Amino acid sequence: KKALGIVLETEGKSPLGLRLTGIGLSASGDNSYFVPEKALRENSGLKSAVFALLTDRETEKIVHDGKHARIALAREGIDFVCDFDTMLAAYLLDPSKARYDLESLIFENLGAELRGSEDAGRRASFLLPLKEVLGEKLKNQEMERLFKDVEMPLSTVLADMEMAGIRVDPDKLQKLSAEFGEKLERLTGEIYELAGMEFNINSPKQLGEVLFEKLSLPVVKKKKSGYSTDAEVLEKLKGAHPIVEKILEYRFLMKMKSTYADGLLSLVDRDTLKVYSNFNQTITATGRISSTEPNLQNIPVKTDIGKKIRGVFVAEKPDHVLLSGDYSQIELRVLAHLSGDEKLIEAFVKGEDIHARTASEVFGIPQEKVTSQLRDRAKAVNFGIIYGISDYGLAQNLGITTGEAREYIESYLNRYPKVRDYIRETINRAKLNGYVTTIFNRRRYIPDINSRNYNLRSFAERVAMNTPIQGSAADIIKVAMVKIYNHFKEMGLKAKMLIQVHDELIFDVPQDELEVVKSIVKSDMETAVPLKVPLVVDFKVGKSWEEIS
DNA sequence: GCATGATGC
DNA sequence: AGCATCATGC
Repeated sequence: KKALGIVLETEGKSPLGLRLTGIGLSASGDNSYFVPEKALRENSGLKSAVFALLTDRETEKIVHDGKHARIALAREGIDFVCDFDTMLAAYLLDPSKARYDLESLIFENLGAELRGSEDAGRRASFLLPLKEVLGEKLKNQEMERLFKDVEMPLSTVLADMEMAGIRVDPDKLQKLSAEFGEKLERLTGEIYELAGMEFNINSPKQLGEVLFEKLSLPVVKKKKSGYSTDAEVLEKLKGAHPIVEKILEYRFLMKMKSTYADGLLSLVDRDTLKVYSNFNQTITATGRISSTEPNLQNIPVKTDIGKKIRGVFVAEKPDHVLLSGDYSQIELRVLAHLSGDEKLIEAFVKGEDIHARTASEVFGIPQEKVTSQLRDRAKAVNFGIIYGISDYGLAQNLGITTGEAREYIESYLNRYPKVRDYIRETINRAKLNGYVTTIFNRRRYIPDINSRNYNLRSFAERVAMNTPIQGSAADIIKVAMVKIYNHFKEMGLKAKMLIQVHDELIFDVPQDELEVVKSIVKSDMETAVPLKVPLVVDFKVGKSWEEIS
């Protein structure tokens, strides 16, 4: 198979404004070429020859950032799928790097320094040797399957999600913005009145001076640069002065208005009435996907007012609906699988309420006698285990002493002994190898794991515990996404994957496809990766994201 | 550019 | 307490 390095020159914003301005090409044992967009436009023979090459199945296409290339070429009517993405390869080899630009990879792996002025043809000429180096490393580190079967095909899925976009109702957003604005104006006046002065409520510095100097409220927590005024502090001060509740409400509404109502409005495309998020595949150290402009992975859900924001995200057409499928307790199930703990596995096999079961174990009472307060505490312990438990963190979270927290943790680890073994082995492996791995052999280096600095080392140990769990959950949903995408394509369905929120997938589905789509999504998500416990997926259907939350 | 504080899983 | 992004102030 003949290999071809491809570097696209583009301008504009992805995906709607993205425009191809030129193509750099380089084949093995051949010169490299740069084809300006003008030449493609004016020479139809050249254009069809180049475009034929880009879709030739007998050519191994090597690209840096294939998702971007797929989006840029989609505008030209080309269904572009590359065979080797050097950006994704570099990410798997070290997911903690800040950047994965081609120039740095060429310098680090080939020792060549590119000048800024060099054209796309010259850059393309480095892709083949770079692919050889990165491909060899992936093979040596047993990440070939993760690369070829998961990350490479996933970039195509993410490209299509980005191009699909999500329909929003701008009028509804505008009304929410106005509603939040009016409430904020009212609150601002009330806060000035209660403070006895006007100040910038958005400035933590000025707010700290008002609360802790002018009003003499007790200082609960300090920051490097002064008083802390975060929600945790304000919650504790609630009874001390009526201004505190007003400030909490102000902060909440300000967040809703600036980030969600106004922030989202500024990103709505006026022609399509959609937002086009960027789903980034090379940002997180654990293997999760991230989302920006807008971030669709932190849209509010906990409060009623927050949920109204979700109400502006709607199905694309009148005869379409939104479908969500979310994994139930995926991270705890991954922990059950990785640790092999019989009691944890049994709880999931029997379909028990996992937090109630944990409460029953940790506090030594029958499950029927678990109060909601004890269940909440057990839930915090479960989260703590996933985050890499520390007595300090659990104590902080539950408002108990570190001694009590230590007792909870000990009790948990005594009841789930293989979890204790698993944690110990994982940290030991990290100390020995310098990295930890996921179910699919995704790797994360943990340089501080042998540090003599207690804080650095402890943090590294928590990272070592959390990464295999969070990262394996990321592996699983990524596999499911690729499977679902392929099944939709094979069956010629119009349904489209729109959003991924770590343990949840959201689809736009024509009404008449709903049942078949639901059954595909269910089986692909639940059987994505066989674990020692069942994977359970819950579904919701509605006209807006609010209705399926 | 960094710190703070909000949101999500 | 693990992983993120965004708005704001300074």
